[in-house]
Amino acid sequence: MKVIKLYNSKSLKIEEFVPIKEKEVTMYVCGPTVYDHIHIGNARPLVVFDTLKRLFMAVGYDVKYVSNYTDVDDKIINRSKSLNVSEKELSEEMIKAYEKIKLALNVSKMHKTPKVTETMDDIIKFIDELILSGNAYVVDGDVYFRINSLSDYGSLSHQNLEDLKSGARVEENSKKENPLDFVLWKETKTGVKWESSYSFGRPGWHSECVVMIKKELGNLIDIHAGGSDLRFPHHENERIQAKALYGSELANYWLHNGMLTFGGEKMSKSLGNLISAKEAVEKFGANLVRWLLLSSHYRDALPFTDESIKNAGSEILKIETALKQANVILSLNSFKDEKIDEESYDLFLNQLSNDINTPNAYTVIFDTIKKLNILLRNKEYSVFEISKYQNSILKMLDILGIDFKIKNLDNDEKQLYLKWQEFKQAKNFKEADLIRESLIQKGII
RNA sequence: GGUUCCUUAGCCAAGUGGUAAGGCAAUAGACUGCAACUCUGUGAUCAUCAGUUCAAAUCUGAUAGGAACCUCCA
Repeated sequence: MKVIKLYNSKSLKIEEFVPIKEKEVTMYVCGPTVYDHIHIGNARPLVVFDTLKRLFMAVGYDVKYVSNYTDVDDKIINRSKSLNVSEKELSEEMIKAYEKIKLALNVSKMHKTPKVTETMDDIIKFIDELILSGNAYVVDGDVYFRINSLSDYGSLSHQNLEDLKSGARVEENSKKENPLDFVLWKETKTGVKWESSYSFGRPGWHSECVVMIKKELGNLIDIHAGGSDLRFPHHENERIQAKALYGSELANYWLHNGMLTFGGEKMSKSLGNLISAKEAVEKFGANLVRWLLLSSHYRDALPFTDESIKNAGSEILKIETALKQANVILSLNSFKDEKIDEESYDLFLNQLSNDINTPNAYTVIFDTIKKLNILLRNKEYSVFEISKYQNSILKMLDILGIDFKIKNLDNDEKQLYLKWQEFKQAKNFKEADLIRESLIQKGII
């Protein structure tokens, strides 16, 4: 099986991926807190890690990909209040919207998408165990994790406790033993709450992911991924809870994608400099959005600008044009063959296998497109060769999740195309141009 | 202040020790009934300075600028 290398945020090195179980990958990506529509930056991990999943599958792995919905949170409570709807109504609506975006962006079906509200029993049980084992403590109905109970808190985000302390905000009258201790359970007066032995309340957001991972995939998974802004405290806190209870790591590989920038800054809800994913997909098309999101290395910041959108649009058009032209020729010749150009496809896989190097993978696609274009211009073309390259390109695009939905021409369409050629030959350009317009409208050329 | 990381042609972006991939835009040309498409040609010594080395964009140090995180955020 092809070796896949991934940059591990924990070791800060590129490592060869070795699965826990042969030929299987378990991966978990932190999902959205469903209090509002996601913006285009939120779509980056969705697209990047879906592409990784597709790569794993292409080289022969069975992938179990899980992503959660955080449907219990202060932000949900606050927003539902201001909108005068119930928390459930709001979160359900946002989940629906998110599912739509996933579909639109051609994100492949996930193994499981658990919700916090449906995992509450396990979360409470999990917190109970942390208390029993001395890793957490109860104060006035709240539960905190005791970070001092383990020695390597901070090892995922590479920070030492002293530095963190100096950066931590000094909380007056804190109930915590240590300002860096984090909340596992919070007593609440407003909003949905659950009964536990400590109080009526809600869980903190760092526990839910660990519990859902355990429930859906097991104590230890291969890959845990998410945005780089989740590295600390969220992933650090997830890891330490697992370590406290299982005595082992939570994940073997930690992957973090870079932020989408807008005017030089991270696109975020708090800064208000955002474009919703829905708007972007509607305006630019899913293929363009996906292509753009994969156009730079996933760990780097990616500028989202008018120019980068235009750039991606030109590139997408170039690819689509070549595929359409190939499709016309193959359809007219009724040629159908599954063979691909192994050389380019293998090169492509090699690039992606090197820590998801999509920019280099793009280069392979452009190279193959050029070869195809040269074939298409040749009057003595070989349908076999054209088909080979077309298949190869389609297969590469499929791993990137790009789908042009190009269909073979039916008989009417073939006739129309041939008529266009006839009129051109007869120098009847008026008729020819009319047909050309219609062919363009049908998306044939 | 701390941690992690970034700075390559107008723009996007690879390359991590042997003398700068690719794409977009621009421009010149070929093709073409016209347009589009396509193909060919044309551009950077890699933020700055110093060091290590036979050799550095690539390693080391410093400087400048920028980002994420340390507080809810993909």
